[in-house]
Amino acid sequence: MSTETIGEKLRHIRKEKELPLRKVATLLDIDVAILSKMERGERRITKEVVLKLADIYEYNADDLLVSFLSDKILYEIQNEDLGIEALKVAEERARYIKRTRRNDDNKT
Amino acid sequence: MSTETIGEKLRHIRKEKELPLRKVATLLDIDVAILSKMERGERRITKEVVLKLADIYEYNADDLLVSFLSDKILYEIQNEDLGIEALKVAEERARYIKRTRRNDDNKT
DNA sequence: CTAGTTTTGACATATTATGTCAATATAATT
DNA sequence: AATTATATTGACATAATATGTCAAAACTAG
Repeated sequence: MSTETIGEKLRHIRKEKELPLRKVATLLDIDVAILSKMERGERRITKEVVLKLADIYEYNADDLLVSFLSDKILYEIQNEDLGIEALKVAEERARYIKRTRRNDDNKT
Repeated sequence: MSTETIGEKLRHIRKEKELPLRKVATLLDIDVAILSKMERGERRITKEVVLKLADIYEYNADDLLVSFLSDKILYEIQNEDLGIEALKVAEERARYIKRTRRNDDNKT
C-alpha cells in the first residue's frame, strides 16, 4: 500500500536509477538544494516537476500524480479528527462535480 | 447529499436564522466585507470562524467542519482527472496514519 | 585526505493572503 | 421617490508565505 509521500517515492525511484540529485536537478534546471528539499518534503513539489521527473525516470506519470495529489490532500486534513469523514464527503462531491461537468458539456 | 460549499451552507443557515451579515460580522469581530466574501467563496474561511459560527447559529460544529475540510480538499484537486483516485489513496493513507499514531501513543 | 554529493541555513525577491476602508449596488420601508 | 438598512466590490497597505540563489557545512565513497 502507498504509505510514502511523493518526495520519498521520488527519492526511491531516483536511487533505483542510480541518478545523483545533482544530475537530476540539472535536467530539471533547478537548484540541487531545492530538489533535495522537495524529496524530503521541505519544499512543495509542483505538478510540472512531477511530470518532468516521470519523464526522466521513465516512470508512470499517473501514479506519481496520484501520489502528488494525495500528498496535498493529506496536508489539508493533517491532524483533523474529522479528516476521513471529510475525505468521504469530498469524494461524493467530486463525483457530483464530475457528473455535472459532463452534463454541462452536453448543454453547449 | 452535501453539494454545497461551506460558504453556501453558512449563508443558508444564516438566512434561516434571519440574521443580517452585518450583525454576524459584529459578533465575529470581523469586517462585514470579509464575511460577505467568505460566504461567496472569495475569501478563505478559517477553522476558527467556522467554530464561532457553529456557536452563533447553534449548529452542529462537526457537520460544518466536515464541510469546511472537504472544501479545502476539493480545492486541491480542482479539475484533476485523477482527483477521485487521489482521494482514495489519501483515505488509505489517512487511515494508516491514524493507526500509526495510535500505536505511537502506546510506545510512550 | 580528496572529490563527489547532499544538506542546511541565510538572504533577497516574488507571490499570495489578510484587514481596512470607501464607493457602489441592492433591497426594504415609509 | 427618497430614505434607510444591508450587501457587494474594488483599491490599497501590510503581513505572511513561497521561491530562487548561494555558500558553508556535513556526509559518503574511493
